[in-house]
Amino acid sequence: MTVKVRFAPSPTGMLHVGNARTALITWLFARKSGGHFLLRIDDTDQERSKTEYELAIEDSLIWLGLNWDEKANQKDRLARHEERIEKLKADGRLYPCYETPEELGLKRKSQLSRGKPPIYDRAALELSSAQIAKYEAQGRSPHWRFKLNHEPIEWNDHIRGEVKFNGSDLSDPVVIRENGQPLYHLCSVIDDIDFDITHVVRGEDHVSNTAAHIQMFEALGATPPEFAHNALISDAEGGKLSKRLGSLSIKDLREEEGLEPMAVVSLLARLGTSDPVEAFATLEPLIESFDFSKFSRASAKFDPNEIFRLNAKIIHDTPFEDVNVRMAEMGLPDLDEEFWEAVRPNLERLRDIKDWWAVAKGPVETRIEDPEFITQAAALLPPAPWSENTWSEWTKAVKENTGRKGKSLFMPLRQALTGMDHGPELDKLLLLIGPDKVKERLNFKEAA
RNA sequence: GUCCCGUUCGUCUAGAGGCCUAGGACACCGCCCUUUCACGGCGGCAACACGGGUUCGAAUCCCGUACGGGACGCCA
Repeated sequence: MTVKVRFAPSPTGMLHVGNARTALITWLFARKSGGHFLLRIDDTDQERSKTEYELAIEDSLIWLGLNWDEKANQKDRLARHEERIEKLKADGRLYPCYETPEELGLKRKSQLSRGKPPIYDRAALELSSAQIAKYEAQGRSPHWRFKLNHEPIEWNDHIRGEVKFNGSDLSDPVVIRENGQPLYHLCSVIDDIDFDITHVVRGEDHVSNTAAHIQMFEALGATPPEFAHNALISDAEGGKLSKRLGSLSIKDLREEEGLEPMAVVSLLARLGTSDPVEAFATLEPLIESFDFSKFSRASAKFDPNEIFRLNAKIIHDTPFEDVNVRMAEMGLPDLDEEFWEAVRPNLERLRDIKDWWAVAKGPVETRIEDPEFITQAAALLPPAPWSENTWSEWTKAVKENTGRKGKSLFMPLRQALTGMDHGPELDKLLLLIGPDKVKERLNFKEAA
């Protein structure tokens, strides 16, 4: 049996880290098992779904390196959904209800205050034909619920193990709105059947939905697929992620933070697993090591700082040819391999290279705390042309003439040359700055 | 409120009754290397939520408590 999975985002917002993690897990499973990955846009909610979000989600997935073998939009499948709905109505698994949203809200409130679970009381099943006729005469259209069998529902979850529910613990889900629009639960199940989905991978927030869905699969004459529900991730305080890190969309990590996709992927793929979180340059090793059994059932804390750490590691291992084009895009077309090699170890984010470019090429606010020493040092600068040995020749001469060594020798020179007290190795940086700028920064006046 | 799930070093976790004076990774600290940073090498700190029980023996099994998460939409 060929594995076929789907990632089914609703285009009502940007892809954020939680969704992206589910997408990644689904994708890794597909690739590991040689399966098929379907991107299914769950856009049945016509009011909230927007094409711009759909495009943004696709953009984010592509950026992360998660390609899909097939794409489908639920809104294009309305006719098919209606067709299956007719069958369920004919079978008596769907029943019409006439409560207004307000009435339902009141019912829930009352149940809650009596210490009872807010499960639909199935009052609509008791409606006489006279009452129904009366509602219809008032111009009310029904919404429809799926009638759950009150029996045990069990499945063996790839992450959670044996999961058991009782149909009576669940509310009959509304599957068709008053306006006739079919809702998520049924559409999702119908599509999973029609697209031959073998494994449904999704977040833990769908666990109780799955119980209802299993009965829908059966009601539609299909064998339910297998399920894997990944634990949600929480923020550093263990709180709800969406609230505190709601702004943490993949788009922001890319555009606002300037992070590398593999830094994000490296964290999301391993967080909450028994494999160590490491910086990976490609998805291959993550595919290779993927296994549902490595995922914990407990929710893991997501710390954005981890991504920055991974990002730095990834940058430090990135060869020039992989960033060459991006340098031009960043407005640094003249930046060459020599510069990249010298500065790379000091970068946390790629965009930081702009700062070092400015240090090497631009005007710099130098820091000279001991002008006398700097003047002495400047006078000892070796004549051009300079080589990679110039730095050590120069500092050796300065050391002999001034008696300074160690930090008191090097730090003032670094500060005078770069205005910073940390940075790339000075033997390389000296050459990148070049004799003219070096002299200028050291306030060196050529003897007439 | 009801149902479901979870709780092992700061973090992610290993652990399915004796192999655990609880292992690894990351972070942190120290030393070495490097005349900065980073990398690398070596070493160190550091945890079984709490209370009962079962057992010769419990991180592991049972019960309870606490805390956390999820679900309970004419959203997905």
